[in-house]
Amino acid sequence: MPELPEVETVRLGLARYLPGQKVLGVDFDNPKSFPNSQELVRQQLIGARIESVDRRAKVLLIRLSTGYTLLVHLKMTGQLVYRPNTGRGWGGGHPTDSLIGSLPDRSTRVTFTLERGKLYFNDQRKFGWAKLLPDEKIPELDFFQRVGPEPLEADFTFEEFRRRLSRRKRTSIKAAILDQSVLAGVGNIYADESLHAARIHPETKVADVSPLKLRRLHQAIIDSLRISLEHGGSSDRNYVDAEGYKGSYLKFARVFRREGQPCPDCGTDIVKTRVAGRGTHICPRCQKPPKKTPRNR
DNA sequence: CACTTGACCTGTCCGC
DNA sequence: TGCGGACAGGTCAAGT
Repeated sequence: MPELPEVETVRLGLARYLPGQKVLGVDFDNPKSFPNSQELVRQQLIGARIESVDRRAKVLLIRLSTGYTLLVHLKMTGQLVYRPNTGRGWGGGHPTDSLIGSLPDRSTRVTFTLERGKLYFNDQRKFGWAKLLPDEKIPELDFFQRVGPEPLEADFTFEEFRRRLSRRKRTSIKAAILDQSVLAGVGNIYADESLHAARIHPETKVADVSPLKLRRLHQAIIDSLRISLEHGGSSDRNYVDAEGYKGSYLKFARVFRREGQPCPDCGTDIVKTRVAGRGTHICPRCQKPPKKTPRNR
């Protein structure tokens, strides 16, 4: 669930609280969630000061003073929630009752003890991970080598979008925009939202999307991500921000999780189907299925 | 190489 | 009520 707007919302929250704090300790049990040796943790994490919290695609990068970075991928059900230490202090103004209960809870995989609070990495399904890497190794990771442009940055131009799509001509347009090497940060929610806004059926082959609609899609991706970010992202079931609060984008969603409800553009009931192996929401009137172009004779 | 499918996990919901 | 199965969806490995 955490896609670009959700991960960026978490980043913004963490960036308010973490920089400047020293890591005093870390508790973890599941090696899948935190695949780092005790020795590495002792040498590069404990005692390190947090310098900044960055993001690339859906990966959070917590930069440390040791020259290492803690990379975190929330995958589907991950949460990074910060709780300041109780008691008075100038850090006041922080909500005391966020929307998740006391921490740690059943899904807590890692607990980081900082100088002024604790950072909890929760992950019900254990798909996510948090791992330490030397700064210089990060650009060498396969994922960072392949990943496409940030859609809310200036380098996500229409030309670049089209150029990267050109490697995926015969797959569906939905599969193509979910591909992180085409652009970074789109997941199932914003794929459905932007395809509806651009009035493109998700099963349309990339090569069959008209230039006009491709241009509309490029803009629709940018717009849907930006609007969601303004609402703190989408909370379906698990997602919460760094303070434990849900995002409200789904209240404004066009089609996602709205099967049986009227299309905002034409009033036709939204239908849920399956495309590229994922639940897919479309307006059957605004998003006409592709004509079966018989390519052989 | 392009492309698709299954695996990774756990909790929830639906039908019987 | 209990139980099996489908489903949730990001990414990568393994398959065609």
